[in-house]
Amino acid sequence: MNHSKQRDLITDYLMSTKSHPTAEEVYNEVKLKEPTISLGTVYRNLNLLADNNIIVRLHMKDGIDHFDADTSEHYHFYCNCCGRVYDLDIKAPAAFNKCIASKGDASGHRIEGAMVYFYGTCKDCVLKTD
Amino acid sequence: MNHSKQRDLITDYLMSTKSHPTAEEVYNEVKLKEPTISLGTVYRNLNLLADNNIIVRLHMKDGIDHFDADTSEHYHFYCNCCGRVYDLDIKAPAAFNKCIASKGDASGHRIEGAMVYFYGTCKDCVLKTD
DNA sequence: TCGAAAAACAGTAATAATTCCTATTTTATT
DNA sequence: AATAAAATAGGAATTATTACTGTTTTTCGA
Repeated sequence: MNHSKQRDLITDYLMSTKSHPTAEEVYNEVKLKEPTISLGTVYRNLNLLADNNIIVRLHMKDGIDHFDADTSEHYHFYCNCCGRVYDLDIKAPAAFNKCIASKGDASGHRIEGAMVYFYGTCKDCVLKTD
Repeated sequence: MNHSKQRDLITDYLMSTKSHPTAEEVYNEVKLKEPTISLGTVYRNLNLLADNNIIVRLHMKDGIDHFDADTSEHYHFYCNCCGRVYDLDIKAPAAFNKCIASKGDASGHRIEGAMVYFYGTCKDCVLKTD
């Protein structure tokens, strides 16, 4: 993987935010500093970074990919109302981690991991609707 | 919600299978019995049934919606290799259920539920690649 | 430092899942 | 049977993402 200004800008932006942006949002933000960057470049780099475990790709229920440069293990919360993604401080219950770690059950499939996220109405949207 | 032949066929097919089909797969299957059915009708009905909790919509990592007429609580397994979705017999650890049930943490968001699924390589694909 | 090969780029076209639209048909109701 | 509401078929439109192409950058050894 060669060095590139565009990839650096994308990585820098992702490291600077906790908003779990989509490709489109990354594109709009990075375009402020590098106006000629193309959306294709953003997608290619997000895929490259995710494939190399430098960033994490999140698949929430809106079907749009969100990205997170924080690769430490933590859970996410998806707001059904505004579509924003938040970090959660919920500690993974030991029993659940153990279950995933065992990586197997009677089904015969090779279980390699688990996807977990929470959903509901975020703090801001709760205030708006009440 | 009025009665309709097309919706019955869709529901019947979903109840008859454990394959967690996509809209396209439902369309292809139902078309055998009702050749004039349109893909739009399949999508509209799947959305209607899911909104009324008659079926469940699954969002796995392929980004394509899968549907399941089994609304009892159970976990799913997604095969990274072939994209098929399977039921799992893993029992939800009590601690994890409790965590979800508490529906809240210090974040201030209103947590309404959690999405959990497992992924890896399915029985069939493990055999193929070994 | 120069030059070739590999990698990355911008810009655009193509893909694919899903939704939207419209005129017609079906269903439920009085 | 008449009518209003719901549903349909078929196709157009939308949208996130990927693929393609010719050009520019980066790397790295001579």
